[in-house]
Amino acid sequence: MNNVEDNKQLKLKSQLCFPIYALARDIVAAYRPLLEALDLTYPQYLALLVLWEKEEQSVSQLGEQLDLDSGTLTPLLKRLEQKGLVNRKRSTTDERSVLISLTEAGSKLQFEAANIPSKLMEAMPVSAAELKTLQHIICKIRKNIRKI
Amino acid sequence: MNNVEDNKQLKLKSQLCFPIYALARDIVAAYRPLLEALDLTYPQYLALLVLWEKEEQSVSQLGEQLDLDSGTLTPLLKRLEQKGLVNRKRSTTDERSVLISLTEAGSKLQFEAANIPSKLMEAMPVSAAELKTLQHIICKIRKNIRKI
DNA sequence: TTAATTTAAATTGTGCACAATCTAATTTTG
DNA sequence: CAAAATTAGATTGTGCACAATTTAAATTAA
Repeated sequence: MNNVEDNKQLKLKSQLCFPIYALARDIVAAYRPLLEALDLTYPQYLALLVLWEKEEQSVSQLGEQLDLDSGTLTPLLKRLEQKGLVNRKRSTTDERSVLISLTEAGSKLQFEAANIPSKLMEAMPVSAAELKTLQHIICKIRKNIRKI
Repeated sequence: MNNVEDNKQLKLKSQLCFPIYALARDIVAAYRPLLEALDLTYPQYLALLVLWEKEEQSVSQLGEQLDLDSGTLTPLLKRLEQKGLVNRKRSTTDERSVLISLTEAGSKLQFEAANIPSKLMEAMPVSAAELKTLQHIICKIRKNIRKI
């Protein structure tokens, strides 16, 4: 007779989601030594990536690209401001929004970050084809994951 | 002439790691409504998964399987203790280690959790074959990701 | 044009993650 | 054996994530 204790689906090893959750932490850990040299955390680095593409954006524009809300971004951006990497000022045309812009230092930091992506990829032990497959499947899940 | 601003590798869209990081958050978000019914967070659910397989384990044994250290597990397990789902007691044979065991309530909770894996899989919009591929690539990365 | 609604950030509170440090128990070594 | 080294867990401090609420500004509707 099967009972719930034999439910294979409730075993950690048979979970798909645990490896994804653990991999995300592994990746942040792989970035850490590279980013420490720039005194950045991984989420801070992501915010800068977005700003290096377009150097002035509102908090909500950043949030849209990073899938993060103001509860996460406001303190993160204040820390980047403390480090002198970004400026925060209210928009004059819409006083509700706060515009984040790169400082000179924040802009220049991208030269130091230039080699991070390739260094990180060296640490990722998979072929280009596998990476592409991985990317494709993840995008598909992210696009369609059902909001329960 | 290329300059660093044209460095495609420094664009968010060309990052492999961002989707993984974002997917991990999407997955936790997908679990949330299912776990809220059991008054559990996703990491707490993972800890219980491990305990449902073997109902008494040391903190370090849990940490090994979940890839988490005592800094994360100690408070998490105290919260599970508060909810009456686990007991914590020092081992008599080695006073350094703390044994975590399921209470009656903690053990019974697995009946309520029995349908979570299948419900979650319904929310994951990918074929079984793609899941298998995903699992394979992720395991490979996790096994070999280089400690820089 | 005022009242109601919506929107953008900020704030508050909870719960991870994880580095670094500390304490106490155990094991290893000289 | 005693001193040194190792191990297990707890603690401290920082930084996300995110739900829920608040405040103020802007938009819409009556």
